[in-house]
Amino acid sequence: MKKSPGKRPHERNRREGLLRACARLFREKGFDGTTIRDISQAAGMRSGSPFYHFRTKQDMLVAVMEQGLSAGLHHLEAVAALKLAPAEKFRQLVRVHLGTLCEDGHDFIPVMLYDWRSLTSANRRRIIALKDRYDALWQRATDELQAQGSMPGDAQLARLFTFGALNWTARWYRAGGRKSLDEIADEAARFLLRQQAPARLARVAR
Amino acid sequence: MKKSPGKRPHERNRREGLLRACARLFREKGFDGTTIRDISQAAGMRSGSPFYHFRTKQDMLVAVMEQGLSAGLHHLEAVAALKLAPAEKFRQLVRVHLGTLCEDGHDFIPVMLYDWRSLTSANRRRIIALKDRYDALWQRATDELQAQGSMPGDAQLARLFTFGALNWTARWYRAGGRKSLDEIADEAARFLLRQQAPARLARVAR
DNA sequence: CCTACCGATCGGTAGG
DNA sequence: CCTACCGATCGGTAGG
Repeated sequence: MKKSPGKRPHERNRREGLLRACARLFREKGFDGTTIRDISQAAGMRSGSPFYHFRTKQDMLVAVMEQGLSAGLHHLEAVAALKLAPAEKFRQLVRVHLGTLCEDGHDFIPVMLYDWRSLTSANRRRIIALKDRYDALWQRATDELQAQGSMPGDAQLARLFTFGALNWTARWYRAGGRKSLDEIADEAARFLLRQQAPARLARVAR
Repeated sequence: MKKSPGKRPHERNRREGLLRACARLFREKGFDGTTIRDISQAAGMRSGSPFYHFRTKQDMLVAVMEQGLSAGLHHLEAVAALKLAPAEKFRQLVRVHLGTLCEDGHDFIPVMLYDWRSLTSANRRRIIALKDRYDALWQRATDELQAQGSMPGDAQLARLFTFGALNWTARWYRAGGRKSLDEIADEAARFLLRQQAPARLARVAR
């Protein structure tokens, strides 16, 4: 684990700002479509300066993905540890995940989703180690739902379909649109879950 | 509609081969990560020759997306026109869509999904016109399902979640894997649909 | 972190 | 469709 080494606080701040600029630009224009000069300008530096913080442009890409994944994982694991009914836990996982994809400034995970193919194969292996933990967490949540009959069919496919439905939001969600992120998270959970016979309860209630 | 103009058959063939090479390479390495020299070599030409068929590299990208969308639309509209129950029609639409995403040589639509941001805004408008028809077709299918209670919640969100679950397969599906594309299509339809009380029927049958 | 710079590569073109 | 080429831009570096 190459955390940023023992540097002065000022340098750490500068590095973080650089990384945010990378994340935003990579998401918007793609890794290959973003130049060092774009990044330098966005971070308020001259074109040679980013290389004081990162050895190569490829290193900036890995750093963005690693930071996004480990922050996301941290938040999700906090939710997963709560004592909640599976469906309620799922709902909260969905909300957190949508936050990491769509909330303002959260460009790190989308970069991972959309610029995966720009990683060298060595770096890909490094990121896969983190991604595996991400997948495993969701797989456990999915398995719990399946055990109580709230999700049908093959468990691994169910997780992949779920991921797809959620990750796709990064493509179409716009802040200030017809639905808030909270509403979208609720709808997504309802769409993905087989509710425990709510139709029958509703019928009885009338 | 700029179809390829009245050229000799040999030239049309050459152009088609070039487009297939573009689609495969753009999908694999991205538009910005693919060079004219990559494309030329894959098509068996020298580096200046693709420009005999296309004015710019950007034109190759639009042509790939346009061809993918209009071919996909053609297949989907054939299914949509069939007289079928909504759930069965949906199942078949899913299968066709997964084919355009995952079958061998079908790289055109994935390029549209993954290289959207490389389009100039003028070209984006051209492609959106086609994409709107694609979306409308799926929206009609979704609305029919919703009318009979097989899909819950907001109709537009239901379509977007469906698209996400399906489009994501282009990311993880590998030919020769644990499940065939037919099986995945069946599982996807089952996952996305609220079946008409199959659980109760199953219980009665025991 | 800036200045000044380099070699490589890129999309594209002229002329045949 | 090939040959030969060009101007621009790119990632990256040396030296301070």
